[in-house]
Amino acid sequence: MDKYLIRHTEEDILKAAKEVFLEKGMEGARMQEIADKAKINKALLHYYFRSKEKLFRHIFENLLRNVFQPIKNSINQKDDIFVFIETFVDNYTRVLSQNPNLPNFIINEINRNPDRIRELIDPTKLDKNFIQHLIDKSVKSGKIHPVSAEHLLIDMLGMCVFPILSRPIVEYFLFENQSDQYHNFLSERNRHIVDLLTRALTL
Amino acid sequence: MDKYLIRHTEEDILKAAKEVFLEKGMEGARMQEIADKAKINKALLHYYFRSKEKLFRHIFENLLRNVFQPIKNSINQKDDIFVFIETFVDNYTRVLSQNPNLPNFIINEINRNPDRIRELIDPTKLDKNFIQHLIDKSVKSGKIHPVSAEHLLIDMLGMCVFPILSRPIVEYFLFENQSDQYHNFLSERNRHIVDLLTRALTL
DNA sequence: AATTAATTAAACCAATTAGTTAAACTAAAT
DNA sequence: ATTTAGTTTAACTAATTGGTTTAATTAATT
Repeated sequence: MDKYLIRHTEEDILKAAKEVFLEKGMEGARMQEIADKAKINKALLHYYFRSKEKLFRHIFENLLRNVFQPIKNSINQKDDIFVFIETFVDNYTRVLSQNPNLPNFIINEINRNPDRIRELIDPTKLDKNFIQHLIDKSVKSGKIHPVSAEHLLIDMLGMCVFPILSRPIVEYFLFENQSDQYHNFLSERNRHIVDLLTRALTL
Repeated sequence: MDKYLIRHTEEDILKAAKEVFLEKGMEGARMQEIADKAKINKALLHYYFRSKEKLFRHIFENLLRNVFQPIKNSINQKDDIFVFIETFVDNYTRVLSQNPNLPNFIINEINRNPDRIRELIDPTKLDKNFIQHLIDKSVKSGKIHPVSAEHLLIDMLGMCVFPILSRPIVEYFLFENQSDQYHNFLSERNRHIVDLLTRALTL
């Protein structure tokens, strides 16, 4: 008998809120939809998280870490620029394939309220100087063309993120809405990006 | 004496609506804000464009052309892959610098209502086969590495669009919110992208 | 001068939605 | 057995917003 049933209301709410916020953004999300998805009612939702704003911040701050952590992970303890690029691109494409709504969500919310970005200075501060040193070292030893760390970072991010961000457009214009073709394209993508950058950098 | 003053109410509305829709999107835009910006009142706004939806479609369809036209222009009448790349990247970075809100707007609206993309099939149908032929020709004559037209297109778009799309993030993490540094970075960008792709493709 | 079109002001309607409240109920803890 | 925390139902408030209406005003057309 289910005399003692285990509840996970708070988790259920967070899971539901994450899904709804990721899909609709802060303004598009509806508290009623979150409550429905968590299979509770609106009153209880407010009982746990007093306001939409408080719930949103909770979700948002957690998600932000997911975006910037893989970048940090790629930077630490790598001492070769090609290893760094491969690690970065692989980490990033993996994170993105698991959270395809994340980039659009982050971009929208930060555009809507750019100040919010300052809340996470330290936790994810990425050391672009470290990358620049990696580059400079390889340039000096005559292995690669010179390039600025900023451009290289944006190149990698742009090539990884863009096809996710613009999926409906890409799927429609490039693959006649055949999602299997789109997914196949995505699965080739990290290999393609790493190869492209390798050839572009190698002297 | 200003006995006969010239009115351009319709243009004023369209200009105001374009600005507001680009900045806030369909859902975020407020009819009152559009009316205020056009210096008329809400009643007159509805007198010209019966509903928000009708006004939005008017603006949206015009804007879409701005995004896809430069791609088409780059494709026509080019018979060298490097000329194509340079034209494409130059055209695109120019369009973007003039309309920095455009990519985010398009991506959001198409995600919100993917069916709308079908409204503009023919007008902007881009011939990826043409690009593939350009590539194949250069591959056969031993000038470049093989690459798929799809990957190359997304590479160019991603590298051009991403720094615009994620301006607040880039400006903050890479340039400590110094917009002059950000703009300087942007101005180097098309040169950088063309050089990178050229080196990556050249055998 | 008289008619028509463009414009304003202000009140209003209906729908949506975040958030509240109060009363009742149920499961868990003591 | 009683208290406490968790949960539901349902009605409600207040604010926002797209859209309408009506009457009055101003400009353009004839």
